[in-house]
Amino acid sequence: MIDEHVSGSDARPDRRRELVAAAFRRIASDGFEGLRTRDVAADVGVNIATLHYYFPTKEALIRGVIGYAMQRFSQTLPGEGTPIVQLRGHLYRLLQLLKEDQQLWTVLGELVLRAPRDEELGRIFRQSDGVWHSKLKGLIDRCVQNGALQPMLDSDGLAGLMIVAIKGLSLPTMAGFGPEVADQVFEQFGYLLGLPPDQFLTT
Amino acid sequence: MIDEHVSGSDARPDRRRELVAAAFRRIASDGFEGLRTRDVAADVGVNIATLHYYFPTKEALIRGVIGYAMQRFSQTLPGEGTPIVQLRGHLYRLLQLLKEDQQLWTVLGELVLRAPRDEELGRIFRQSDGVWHSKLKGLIDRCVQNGALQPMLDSDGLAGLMIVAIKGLSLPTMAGFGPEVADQVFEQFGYLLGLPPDQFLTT
Amino acid sequence: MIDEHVSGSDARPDRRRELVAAAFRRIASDGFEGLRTRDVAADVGVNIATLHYYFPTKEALIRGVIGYAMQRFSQTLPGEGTPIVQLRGHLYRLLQLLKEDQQLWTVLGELVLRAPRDEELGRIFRQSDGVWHSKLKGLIDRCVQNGALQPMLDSDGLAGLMIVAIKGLSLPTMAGFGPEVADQVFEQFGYLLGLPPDQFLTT
Amino acid sequence: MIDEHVSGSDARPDRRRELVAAAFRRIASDGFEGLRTRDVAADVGVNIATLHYYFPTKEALIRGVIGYAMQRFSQTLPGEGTPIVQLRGHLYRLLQLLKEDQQLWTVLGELVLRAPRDEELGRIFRQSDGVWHSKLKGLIDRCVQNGALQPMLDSDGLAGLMIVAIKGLSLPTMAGFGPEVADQVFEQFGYLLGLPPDQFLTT
DNA sequence: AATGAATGAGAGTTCATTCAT
DNA sequence: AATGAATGAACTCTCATTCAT
Repeated sequence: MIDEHVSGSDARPDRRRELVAAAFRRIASDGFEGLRTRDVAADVGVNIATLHYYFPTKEALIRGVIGYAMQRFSQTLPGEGTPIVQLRGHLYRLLQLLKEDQQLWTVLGELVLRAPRDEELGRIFRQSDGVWHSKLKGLIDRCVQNGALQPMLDSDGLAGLMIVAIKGLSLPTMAGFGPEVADQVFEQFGYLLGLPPDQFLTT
Repeated sequence: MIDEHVSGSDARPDRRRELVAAAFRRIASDGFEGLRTRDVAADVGVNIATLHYYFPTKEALIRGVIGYAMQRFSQTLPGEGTPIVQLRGHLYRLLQLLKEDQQLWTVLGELVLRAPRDEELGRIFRQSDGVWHSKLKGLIDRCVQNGALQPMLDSDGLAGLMIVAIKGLSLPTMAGFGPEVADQVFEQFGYLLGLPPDQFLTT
Repeated sequence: MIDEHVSGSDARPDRRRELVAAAFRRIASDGFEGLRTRDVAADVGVNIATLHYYFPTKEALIRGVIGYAMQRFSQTLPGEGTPIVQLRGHLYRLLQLLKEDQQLWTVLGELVLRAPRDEELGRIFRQSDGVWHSKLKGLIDRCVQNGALQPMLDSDGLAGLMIVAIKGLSLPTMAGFGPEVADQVFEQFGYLLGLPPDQFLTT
Repeated sequence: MIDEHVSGSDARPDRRRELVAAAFRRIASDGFEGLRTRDVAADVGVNIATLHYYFPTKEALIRGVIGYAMQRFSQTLPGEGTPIVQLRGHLYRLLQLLKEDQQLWTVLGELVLRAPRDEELGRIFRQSDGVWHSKLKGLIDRCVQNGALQPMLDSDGLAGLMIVAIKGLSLPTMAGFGPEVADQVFEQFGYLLGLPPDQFLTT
């Protein structure tokens, strides 16, 4: 029987995690421009000094948020199964995330804009985008060899377009663009891949 | 007695422009997060109080930058000519701007992320995206009626994808994504529109 | 007739000087340990931000105090006249300063203790002590050649002793040691130099 | 199961001593200005809360350091033997301490400067200086009565000068003043006492 | 005897803004 | 039209201290 903390309500599962989550939410709503350590601490209900107990500097807290956001994004990357199953699963998970977790995309947007001024962040994005692109291209190639997709596809250009379009979708305030734009765009991906809508992105 | 004021109106009507341009550059390099009125004033070579003479608040200065950026973007919108010429011209100008003026796209990115927190800016983007989308869709439709483009195109979805992809392209630090990614993506637009590369985006 | 500032009460001769003087007083009474920029600003009657307008950092303010203290000390160094007149004048001025301006000596004490941790300050003291020592020794030597002082004096050791004793005198809280200790010590200098009290340190 | 507690009383009776010694070292190197309880605890390798277990406040810890420093200084005070032997022994021990334990003198310097703001410390110094002065004067007087020293000495002034000079010697950063200055100054003491160098300060 | 976690009170510093000139 | 000087409010970060365990 595992008993981490005896008293139910006093349990503080992880202050670090709470603080990162609060900072994440603040960045999503106010941007880096409006990120204040005091607000983050207040959101968690602790003193500002407690925040500094866990994260010596604001920068360290931001690193925590970066790790959190990138890790959540990484979970959409292709997993197991045949190439076409992986590809569809990946796109499906992305579409879900895009529609359900606006916050994550907002934070990723903030991070992308920050990257040029943040050497380490730049490295992270370069690596992550590189992995994403080559996985996508590799999947398309294998699907073509497979016969699961039509030949004649420019897998390189297609992967680039898809990534770029998804990044664009993540940006807020498209002309009253609600979630339906995401559906439309993913439908276009289907056309480009030569997959009829009824075979595409249906669980 | 020295007369500093050469002409009545002081012959410096473009202080405002200079200040906006300097703020624009600062936002491009440091983001809103790093925008300091003192830096802007220093870049132009005037006192901070002088900046406030022209722009009573920092917000007012930012309004100036917004106007400047949106106007530059608007210049890429379709102009004169037959539908297919307008479409190709629009895309060509966008591609040029994308490759030549990274600063503008960075600032637009910052503005987009700011929009959810800035009612007015949100309105501006919603309107501007709406205009963009309907012009693009209208052009495609007319090209199809024209016979300049293949029928069977989902002009609505296509316009959406193009806008979204261009927005995505504007974000910095794609995995070592240099200007060639933009070319690749626009090439994919050609495929989607059914235009062979040699007819597309050649001046 | 010189008229620096027309309006009498509004005249602020020099905010920098006022701030340095206030910091000097605070160091004299509370030590570096108790130096607070807010207190300094309050003493002058200005906002804390005003202090930073003149001195970008606390360190810069401290530099100002160092310059002020060293300059006041330097004014006691030997000036004009025959060697014996210079020597007596120098010692006389030191004795006066020692008895009249306890603050200066306290601050000098704080500075001396700070020197090992402050490269620049260390340099300043090494130079200043070097100048002091060689001037003193030079004067004694010339007095001896002059016949104004007895031969057989170890001018080097004597100069060292005098400097060291004066530094010691500058430290606070000698056993109820009031100003009379300073008189006693300077009297001993007289004996060492072979000068009868009635010829020594009388204006 | 490992049993950390070897003996009942935990065999660590000198935690206090360790903490005081660490605080002493910190004051010697960084001054009171730079004394941080956390650093002291870390130097000893214990938690900050453990420090507060032994010393409820920072002030209490400082009291410990004061006691430690004053006690070490007291050990140089005159002990047993004929007056002239006591005098020479005292001065000899002082000279040794001056040359060997720079840390002690630095800490004493810090304490002296603190005395005006610390009632208790002021009392301690006043008493200690008083004892020192009267012992020194008493010894000189008895030596004179003894015939061990020349008559005609102003024992009061002489004792004052010696104390003051030793205090001055304890201050750091005399112009490249190394240990040799201490020798020079003590040699001057010999002249003042009428003791030829070969009889003075030789073990 | 010892600790990890938490905190209140402040420290130095920054910044948009104001105002007399 | 332009500025030097000044400020209030806020920010990140620090530190001695406390307390439950």
